[in-house]
Amino acid sequence: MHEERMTNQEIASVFREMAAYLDMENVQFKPRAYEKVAYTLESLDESVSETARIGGISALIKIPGIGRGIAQHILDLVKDGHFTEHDHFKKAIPVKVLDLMKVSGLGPKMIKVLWKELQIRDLTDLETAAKAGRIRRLPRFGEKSEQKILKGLEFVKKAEGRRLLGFILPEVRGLEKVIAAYPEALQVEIAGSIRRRRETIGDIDILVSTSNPDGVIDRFLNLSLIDHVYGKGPTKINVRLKNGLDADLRIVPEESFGAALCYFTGSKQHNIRLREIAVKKGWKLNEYGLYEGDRLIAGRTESGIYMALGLSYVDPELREDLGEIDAARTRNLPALIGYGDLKGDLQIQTDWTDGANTIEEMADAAEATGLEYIAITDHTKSLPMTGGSDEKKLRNQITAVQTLNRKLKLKKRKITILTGAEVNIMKDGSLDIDDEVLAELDVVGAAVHHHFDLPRDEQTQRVVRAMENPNVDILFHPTSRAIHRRAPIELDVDAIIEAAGRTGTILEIDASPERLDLKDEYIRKCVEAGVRMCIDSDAHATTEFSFLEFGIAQARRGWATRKDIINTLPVKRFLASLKKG
DNA sequence: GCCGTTTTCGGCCCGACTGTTTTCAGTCG
Repeated sequence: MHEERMTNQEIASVFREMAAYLDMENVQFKPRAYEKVAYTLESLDESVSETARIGGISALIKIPGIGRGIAQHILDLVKDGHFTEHDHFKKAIPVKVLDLMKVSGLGPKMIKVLWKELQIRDLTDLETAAKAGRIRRLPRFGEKSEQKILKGLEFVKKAEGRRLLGFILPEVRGLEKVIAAYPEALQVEIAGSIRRRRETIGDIDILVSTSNPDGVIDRFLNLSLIDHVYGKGPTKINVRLKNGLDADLRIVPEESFGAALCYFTGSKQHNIRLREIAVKKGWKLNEYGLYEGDRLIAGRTESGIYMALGLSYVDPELREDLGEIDAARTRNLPALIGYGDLKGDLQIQTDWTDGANTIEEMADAAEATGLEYIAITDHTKSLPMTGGSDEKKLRNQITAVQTLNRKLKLKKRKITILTGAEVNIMKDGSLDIDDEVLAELDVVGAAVHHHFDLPRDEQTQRVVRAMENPNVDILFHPTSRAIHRRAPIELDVDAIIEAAGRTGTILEIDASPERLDLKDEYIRKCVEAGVRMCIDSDAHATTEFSFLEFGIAQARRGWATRKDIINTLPVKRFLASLKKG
């Protein structure tokens, strides 16, 4: 057995490289099969190495896009770290093709020419050749291609990768407002992965309908936040913004807005499925509409297109080709939890520990965002850097909350403050606060904040033990991941979900933009298992209740309905449904 | 290489834009 378990990303990279090699060799169709598998693996959270190790070929071919051929490659990768066909290509084409493809405008075919003619094998070779003016002399290359490559190299060097949705969305909404204010703009929508509310986004897709494309284009190109224009035509502009993000502006006539929105929202795999359905009916679907020959069947609205294809409308958050097409065909799509459906927020820190605001300030802010109740869940004593509470401090806080609740009631305010804590799960699964005090709190959340690197079995047993404590209502940010910063702890999530169902423990969807924990895939497993979840802001300041939106988005991506999320209940019914209620 | 209530063989989504060309291949989404 190969010692280092390969991650899904690593395996996906190997298959992306296979696709590129095959493209370089002009092989038909196979590259698309490898690309599709790579895409699937990149957004799959279960470890495909584990799946291979435990279930073998029969388990692997259950994953869409994986057949016997690729399943065998995965088995070889997991066992030996490589497989024959890939080794063959690596030897025959000793080029860092994935690196070179990061340069905008370079694909397998052009890379092949660069390698054959100029022996370019990596980004350094490419830069040297471009600066020496050697690329412009190649067939079908020219001075402009060379300049484009140099510009592309510059961007590769300062590429920052995908950004967190929660940090970029406010800025994007600002841009949307600016464009919507153009007198020529009829409809404006941000599409792409932002509209699907993926946790990270790679670029900004903006769709505009207008009867005056030139007017919109002129105004857009004059925006001061544009750094560089990659390309522009009468209906499409690609730019790099000064904040380092790429943006695509697409312009369509009003009667095509729905078709264009659908096309531009993606995901790519979802769109391909829609087009296949159209083809089977003898029709054609593109960004201008759904056509039978030249006759337009639908195009003005997205719902019109889905309806014509015999499907229910699919919410953007579900458009990942993860079963939503079949569910739409058989009218089995869930009625997703709505963005205004939360009545409570069950994880909030205050200035009693590492929060920025007082309990009362947090209560005011929560009420202003439309919430009816909040739980104050400051950290506990084994996190001394946060000033975590001990038993005595917690009892003082209970008294303070009771006093504040009385005061708010006299003022006829609607908000209710619940007492609580975010207690630490110790290495052995015990908690750092006495059960006697925990029993006095309304809402107890337990969380892993240290010993992140325990082996999977030990980590799982540790967390399950905490969940078995009758005072623990919620498991906060269950996998303790921090996107781009810290990997999730090794956890048997199926075992955690089973334990949640057995013990009545609620699993949290922490809405903080860099946590989003549980993530969509696990949320969907909870929904299928009938395990209840809650969505919390994890706010450390009054401004952070806005995070709730991203938790709801993640829940929607996990197919959750209102009944799956316990803090959509009014406060009394919420309390009654807790373990001790 | 994958996939299948029209198929286990024969298909495989669709169009805009660029750069280099005189009609299109390559790239991108």
